[in-house]
Amino acid sequence: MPQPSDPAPRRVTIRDVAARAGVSIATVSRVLGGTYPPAPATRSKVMRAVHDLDYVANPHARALSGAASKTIAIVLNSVVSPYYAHVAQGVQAEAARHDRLCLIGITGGDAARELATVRLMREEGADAVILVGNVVDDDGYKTRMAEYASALAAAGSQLVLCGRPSLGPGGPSVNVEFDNVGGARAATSHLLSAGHERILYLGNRVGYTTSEGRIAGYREALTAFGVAHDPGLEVEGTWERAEGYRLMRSRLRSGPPDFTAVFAANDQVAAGALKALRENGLRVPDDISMIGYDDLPPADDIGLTTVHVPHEELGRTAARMVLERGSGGGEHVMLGTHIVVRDSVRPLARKR
Amino acid sequence: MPQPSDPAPRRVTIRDVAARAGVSIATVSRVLGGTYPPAPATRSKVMRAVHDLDYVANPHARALSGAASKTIAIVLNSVVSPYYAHVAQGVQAEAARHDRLCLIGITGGDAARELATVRLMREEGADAVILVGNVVDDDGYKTRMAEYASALAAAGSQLVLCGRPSLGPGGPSVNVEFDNVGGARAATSHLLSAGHERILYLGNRVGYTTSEGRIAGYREALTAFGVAHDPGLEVEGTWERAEGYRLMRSRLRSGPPDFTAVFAANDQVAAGALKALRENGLRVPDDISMIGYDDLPPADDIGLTTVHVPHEELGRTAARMVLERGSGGGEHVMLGTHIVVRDSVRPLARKR
DNA sequence: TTCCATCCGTAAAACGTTTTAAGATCTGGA
DNA sequence: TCCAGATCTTAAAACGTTTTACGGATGGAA
Repeated sequence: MPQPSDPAPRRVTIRDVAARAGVSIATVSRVLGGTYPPAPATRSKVMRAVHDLDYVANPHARALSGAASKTIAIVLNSVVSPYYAHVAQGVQAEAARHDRLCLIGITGGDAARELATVRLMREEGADAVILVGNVVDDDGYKTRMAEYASALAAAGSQLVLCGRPSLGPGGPSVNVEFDNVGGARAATSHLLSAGHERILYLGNRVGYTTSEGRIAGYREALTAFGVAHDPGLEVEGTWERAEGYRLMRSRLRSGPPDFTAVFAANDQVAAGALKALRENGLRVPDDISMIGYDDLPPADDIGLTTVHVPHEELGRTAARMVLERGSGGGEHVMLGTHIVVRDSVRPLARKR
Repeated sequence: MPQPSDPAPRRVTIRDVAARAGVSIATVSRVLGGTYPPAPATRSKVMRAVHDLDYVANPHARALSGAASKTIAIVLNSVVSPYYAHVAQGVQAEAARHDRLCLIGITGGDAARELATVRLMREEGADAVILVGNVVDDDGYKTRMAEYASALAAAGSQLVLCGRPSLGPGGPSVNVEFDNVGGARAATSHLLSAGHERILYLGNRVGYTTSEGRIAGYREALTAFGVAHDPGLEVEGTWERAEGYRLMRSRLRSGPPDFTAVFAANDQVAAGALKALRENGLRVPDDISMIGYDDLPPADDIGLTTVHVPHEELGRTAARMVLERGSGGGEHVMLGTHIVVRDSVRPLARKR
């Protein structure tokens, strides 16, 4: 146990430990490193000294001399978004279990800052760099990621893509995703089964991979139920609450609703849309059914039926893959999603 | 500009830069360190070489040799709570502005883990360690904090307490707080002005400093308005949403409400209580008025009138105080709070 | 008893920087 | 012309660890 009362603890070096144990510093390092276990007697002498002196190795010296750095980096767009926060929580929890420190970098979704952050993390010597979240899968994306991956690999580190498209099987990165298509299909089917056929999809964020997956699921379900696909029901927009509000309000302004249900791209958008509906005298689920995606804090507050995404599990898995598995690379995990039924969907009384 | 295409960039050391510039490594270090500016000619030669080689100093070597480490640490109870997330966001933003990396440690509110994390951050050589949030101000607290502060000071670092009680004027730590008492007084006064006298205080978390501040403000306002203080209206509880729900539900079970307004200790509790009220056929604000505290995401979703706490500003200020001011210590800043009016308070029709 | 193999421990080099103390070059005044 | 002083540069030590290459015991076999 650490002594909480050491007043100004002059750094205890490995030299001190060696002196106290009556051995050389290399021996101490070996005992601590776990490699090549020396004579049990020596070992216990050293351990005792370590304990007595409450010695902790200097992480910088350790990193400098080329040892693994006990740090795992996570790069996010933002911490205030519950999506990222929960993933980060998972990573952090798993990292802590393995005595790893967590370095968090924030990019604001900007590719240049992402690059800078990844470089920084490499300099810092992180065991692995976990890149989280939604991104535009344009021409440059895969190239950029492959560059990150090889730069990190060259530095003895590793790239993990979390909730982002993989670089393909056998690619240079570890990959953890969740099932956007399946979840969206399930959500849409849920509405269709309740008799809804005019389903407004709110928040089609063209190009962004997560969004593409969700809308694909939406379309698949429509097809499976033999319902005609009306492009006019797919509304483009970003994924903030305010956007959901704006979109729904302007939609309602142009006339009475031409839909009986709403599938919001995420819970925040759903929350915004809900507010706009209420302001227009429409009640959920009495007048309009609504379903969201993510199952993050706003969802429970507003009684929203939604698709549960295991965010924390996502982070934990990402961390576990690099900490427990060998640094194989090319691994790929897809986590499942499922519907959480609350109180925002009601069967359509009669078909039109 | 970094070259995004370097395939496996063997580390560029300061030695390489020195060689290319035709000077010694010490000169390079000086030029980069900004101290003691050498001859302009030398300076530009070095800068050119640095640019050509795209050199970045190894942070570990830098830290090892005793320089400031360009890292600022933040210690939180949790990242998923919006409260902490917003503060972290502020710290991170300010740190990025100063080219600082952000190290985040999570304690789960456990004192032992807090100790361990602070030690770790000290080992890591952080410029400053920012401790955020609610805590029990028991006998040990000030002692513990003073120990952290001196241990950090001995390592050339600095302790910042953010939203926690100060160690007293001239103490060894920098301190940033926000006005819990004032905000609670304003909120309560807002209800009192609307004619409410029976105000239920929900979430009195005895011992926790933030909570103590808020309930003190509540009592002060009652006194100022000459309204008798009924201890039966102060309900103990934690600060989660589920707790708010539970407390309100059990309160309503024991009979019709003996209050006309609710002051929830924070927005999450308010959200929970709101749900319980609704389930019991009571409408906000028609039947019961409600006010919260924090102005974090749930508040806007549910149209809650609440007290705005400048969380991000709190984090930014904390970071700025250590990054811009000299490392004076003993500084203390109190940020203001103010009411945000939404739609959860209505004047009481007639006095009883 | 002598020699060889086997372990275990140690000294020393390396990691990449900062910084101190000292060396080299130059300017200007006597 | 020479020297004091100022100015700029450099060599070398230090930071705390890991690790490679080596030396010294220790034990068993011949």
